[in-house]
Order: sequence, then structure tokens, then C-alpha cells
Amino acid sequence: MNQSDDPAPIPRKRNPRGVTMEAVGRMAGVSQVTVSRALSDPSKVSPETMARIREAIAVTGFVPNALAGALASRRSMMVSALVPSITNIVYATMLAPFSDELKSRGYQILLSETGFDPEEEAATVEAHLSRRPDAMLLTGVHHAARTRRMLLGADLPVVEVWDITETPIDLCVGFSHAASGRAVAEFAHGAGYRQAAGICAGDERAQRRLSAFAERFGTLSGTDVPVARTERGNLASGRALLTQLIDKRGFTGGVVACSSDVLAQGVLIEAAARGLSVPRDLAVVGFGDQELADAVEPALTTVRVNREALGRAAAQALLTRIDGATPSRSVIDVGFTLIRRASA
Amino acid sequence: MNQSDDPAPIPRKRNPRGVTMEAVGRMAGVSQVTVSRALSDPSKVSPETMARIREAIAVTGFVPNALAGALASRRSMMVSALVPSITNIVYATMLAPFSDELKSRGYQILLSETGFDPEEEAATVEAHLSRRPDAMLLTGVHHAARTRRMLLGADLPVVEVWDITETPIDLCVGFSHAASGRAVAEFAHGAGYRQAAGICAGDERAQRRLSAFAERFGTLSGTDVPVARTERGNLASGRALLTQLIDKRGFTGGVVACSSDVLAQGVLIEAAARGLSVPRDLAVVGFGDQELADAVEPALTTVRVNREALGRAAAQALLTRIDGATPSRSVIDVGFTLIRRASA
DNA sequence: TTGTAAGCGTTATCAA
DNA sequence: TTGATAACGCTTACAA
Repeated sequence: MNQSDDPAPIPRKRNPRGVTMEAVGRMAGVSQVTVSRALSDPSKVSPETMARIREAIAVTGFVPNALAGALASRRSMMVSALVPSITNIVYATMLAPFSDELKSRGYQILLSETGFDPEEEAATVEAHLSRRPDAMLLTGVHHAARTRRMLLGADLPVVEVWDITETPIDLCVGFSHAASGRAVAEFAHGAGYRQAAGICAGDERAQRRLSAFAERFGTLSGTDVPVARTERGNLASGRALLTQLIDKRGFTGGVVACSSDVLAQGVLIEAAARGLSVPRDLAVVGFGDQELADAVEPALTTVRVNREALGRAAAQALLTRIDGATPSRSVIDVGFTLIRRASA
Repeated sequence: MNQSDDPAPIPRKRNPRGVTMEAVGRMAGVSQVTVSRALSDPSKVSPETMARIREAIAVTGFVPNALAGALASRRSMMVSALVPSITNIVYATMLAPFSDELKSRGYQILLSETGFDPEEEAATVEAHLSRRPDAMLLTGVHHAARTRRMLLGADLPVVEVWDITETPIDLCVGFSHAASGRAVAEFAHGAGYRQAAGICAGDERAQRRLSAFAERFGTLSGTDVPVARTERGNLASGRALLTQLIDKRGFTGGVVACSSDVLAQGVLIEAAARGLSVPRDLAVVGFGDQELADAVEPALTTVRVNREALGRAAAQALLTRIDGATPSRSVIDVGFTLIRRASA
């Protein structure tokens, strides 16, 4: 049995770059597993060993490969979050506490925009699932059949937010958009307004709010409630739609319900430009209670949704499921509050 | 050599769940590699085989494990993006085209907020590096020494955006904040204003813009330029700071330069509430040319930065480096444009 | 066109 | 307290 008989295969690394636990261990005089243990649970390693490993890590600049870790442990420590739009402050503000809560438990957020299209959402869900997140947040409760199927098959904690349903994929934290629209109608009618109109952005939930408003107000007042629509929910659209209501649709005053505070602010600006006094000539109600609502002139009457609490509750519900427990409730209605200020 | 002599070890899966290429292959009557090839390059597989594999994938609902793929190929197909704040529309709007451009090449974005703290940024960079992104975007050009060290050690394409430097870590796409501040000063002085004040949010780049404005305007006019500061760059702060300038710091009129359009809009609101006419009693200049700039009353004079182009250029620079090529320039100044509207 | 074998860099299991 | 060894589910040679 000499060397030529049994030539030991020379294992050759494909890529010598990249510091590994193997290298750190060599430098610290321990095996690769010990390095792994040192990082995951220092109490399982002797203090002296720990010190040498720390030293080696500092010297080499070792950064553990979380991909390998995730593959081996079947826990990626990532939570994916799918929202219609990152630039929409409404989603961004609930994401911040959601993310904070999860970060404090060591999770990172894999964030994607889905637009408002269920098919795009399905594609994004698939892309995210391929990265094996430990949980997933979806915005809204209406999804492509394929999305539901993939999610049920993947068998991971899922929370649907910003809307409510009795039949969530898994968990749900949100509120009823129709109820909020009706609440605005009842408030406005109760405040004495007898004419109303609506201004509505393109997304489906906004439309549900405004339809409910229009229907309820119509019932209460016995009048017709025109609703002007736009794709983009920005200031300029708010201005343009008020113009449209007044100049083209014969709206002569009363209350204008808007599907967002930004649209409402556009209405305020256009009203001022036309010399209309708010709320005397025209009352305005927004939605969202964004920061601006309290700062505009006159201050905006609006519907507040506690987005902070919503994001946090969604994170906590997922964490409970990740920990293998069953949340006390799988559907949480965070509700909404009508905030009366000067504009209506 | 019978069975009892050499008992074949019974390999036991740790977790029988989760469809793998192995399982798909078994169902389609091919080996695991063939499934891999079918997915990465269908032309290398016979049409009949392809059909059977597709069928098996559909039946099983197989979703490839990108973690395993990344580990084996050393390409994660993820690009990480670090911005100070997701809720800040300025960063969000450059992220959208950045993300689009990369998505079209199959990359996903791993997004994190870093706040405005270099140490928090360093921690986030480390967390991201552990996921082995193929490239990274950082906001700003001032980073902790540790951040630079990690990034240079990781040897990946890095682009720093939204500011400019002669000595980038790798690539840089941005503009000079000081130059934009000076440009506003020169415009305002040239337009005939002889008194000025500044309103400035807490972040370092905003301060650089306003300092440059104050210094330049001071030099041109020979007057002192008071600058009011706030942590939060929202509407309410804009209103409060105008109040502060007028009531406490003796500002009697002229031009007010603001570090963002939102602050400027707050100034417009407060001015209107005080019965001041803009630009007659008070001229206002914003920064950013956000959507609202064109929709407020009066329309806002502001500094436009082509955030869309910036995000796209950053993505393209990274893609060039990922492809192993050398970008023609490692520093790209996208500049800025002063947009004159009615407010100044 | 397909398959075999050897990694990728960790964690989990079991033994020492 | 430590280490050897076998996964984890892919991709990349290389061979057939």
C-alpha cells in the first residue's frame, strides 16, 4: 500500500476566497463545529476557546454565511413582506413597526412591491418562497388562487393585513374598509350635511371605502352621491377631481369624502384657490390621519387607523406562530377612529 | 459479501417535507440534475423530458430552493439596498427604478433602513453581507471605518448614492448638496431678494445644503442668514419653524430656503394662515421637486434631482460590475436643476 | 441528452 | 467541552 497504489485524491477548493468557519477554526486551533457553537451559543464553549475564536474572527473579518446556515437549519431568519407600493406612506408606516418588532428577534425583512395586481403578487410570492422565508406578510385579503395554493403548500405562517376577512389564509390583522366608509357617511349626515360627493383613488380598497360611503350617505339623505375617480392619489388629482365635481358634475357644496388624506389636501388647496371656505362652503373628510392631517389649514377631519399597532400586531402574530404556538385569535380587527378636526 | 457483513446505512431524511428537485426528478423519471438543467436552461433538455418535468413541477407545486442554489453557485441573485428611511419619499422614489432595473435581470432587493446613524449602518451592512448579496447600494458617502473595511473585504460591487465623492468605496452616483445650496442662494440673490433665512431638517446632507445656502447668500448680500432647525422634516415643522423665524428671530421677509419640499409646503401653509402673500411678502424655495411642488398654491420653486435617473444609473453601474466589466466612470454626477415656479 | 460525483458553508446528531 | 460525520438542496465539472 504505497502512495502510487492509492493516490489520495487531492481535494481542491473551487474558490479559495471567502473566510469560512473552517478557516477561523484553523486559526483558533479548534474545529469548524466549535466555531459554529461559539457563535450560536457561547455558553457551550470554554472561555479560553471563545477568546481565541473571537480573535480569529476579528483578524480574518469573518462574516458567517447565512445562506449555508439557513440551508442546514431550515430557518432562514427572513420574513418576507409584500406591499402594493413602497412609496405609499400608508404601507411604509405600518412596515416600520412590523420590521422593528421582527428585527429585535433577529429576523430580516425581504420586502417587495406587488403593485395592485394579483398576478404580479403571485409571481412575487413565488420568488419570495424560493428564498424560504420563515413567515410572510401580505397586504389585502384578495389573492390569486395560485397564491393561496402556494402559500398553503409552503406551510408557513402568513399574515394578511390592512383589510379583514373571516377566512384568512392563516392570520389576519386589519379593519373593515366598508365600515369605515359607512362611519364617515354617518358622521357627515349627523353633522348636518345633506349633499355629498366622493373622491377616490384607483385601488380596490379605496373604492370599497368610497362605495360604502356613497351608498350609506345616499340612503341617509336620499340624494345621489357622485364619486370622482383617479388612478394616482396625489395632490394634483385631489385638485383636479374637485374641479371635475364642481364644473362637470354639478356638485354645489356639502361634504367631500376622500379616499386619502393627500387627496383631501388637494381638495383643500383647490377650494382655497377657488375662494371657497372650508368647511362653510365645502366640508372635507380624509382617510388615514397622516401627519399632514393635523398640519393643514383647516386641520383635516379624517379616519385614523392605528398603523403602528397594526404592524406590531402582525409581527407578533407571526412570531407566535413561528414559535409553534397558536395565537389566541387568528383574525384581529384593529378598527378605526373618526378624528374630527376643522375641515368637516 | 452478504447483507449482514456490509449493512448499507439507511439514509434517513431529516425532514421529509418540502418538494426537492430529487422528488420532481423521480416523478418525471429523470435524475435531479436534469431537473436543475431544465430550469436553468431548457434548451439542454429534450422536449419530451421537459414536458414530463413541467408536469411533475405542476403536480408537486415545486418551488426551487434559492438558498441552496445560491450556496452552490455562489450567486445569491440578491442586491441589498440600505437607505436611511423607507418612509422618506425621496429615497423611496429612487429605489423604485433601481429595483425595477435589477428585477428585470432577475435580482431581488434586500432592503433595510439604517436611520442616519453610521453605527447602525455598519450593523446592517454586516447583517446583509451574511446573506451574500451580489451587490450593495448605500445611501451617502460617509460611513463608519468598519463599514468600509467589511465592504472592501467582501469584494462586491458597491454603489454609494445621493451624494458625491472623489473617493467612493467602489462606485458613486449622486450630486453635490453644497453646490445645490449655493445654486439656490445665487438664484435668490439674482432674483432680487436681499434678506434670507433657512429651514432645515436634521439629516447631515440637508444641513450641508442649508449651510452652503446660508454662507453663499450671506456673502452675496452681506446680511446674516438665520437657519432654523428641526429633527422631523414634516409639514408641522415647516409651520413651526417659520413661526420661530418670524416671532423669535426677527425675520421680516425675503426668501426662505427649505431643505425639503414638505418643509416648504409647511411654510406656505403657515404664511397663508398669517395672511402673508407668497412670494410678495415671503418667497419660498424647496428641495426635491416632489409631486406636491407643482400642485401647491402658489406652485413651489424648488431644486429637482432626477431620482429616477439616479436609481437607474446606480442599478446599471452595479450590473456592469456584476457582469465583470469596468464601468466607464466610477463616479457619476447626475446634477440638479433649479425649477422656478411661483413661490420665488 | 443524461447521469455521477464533488462540492457550497453551515447546523444537527451522536460519540468521546 | 469538543469533534467526526451526515445532512441541507442545489450547481458545476466531468463522464457516458
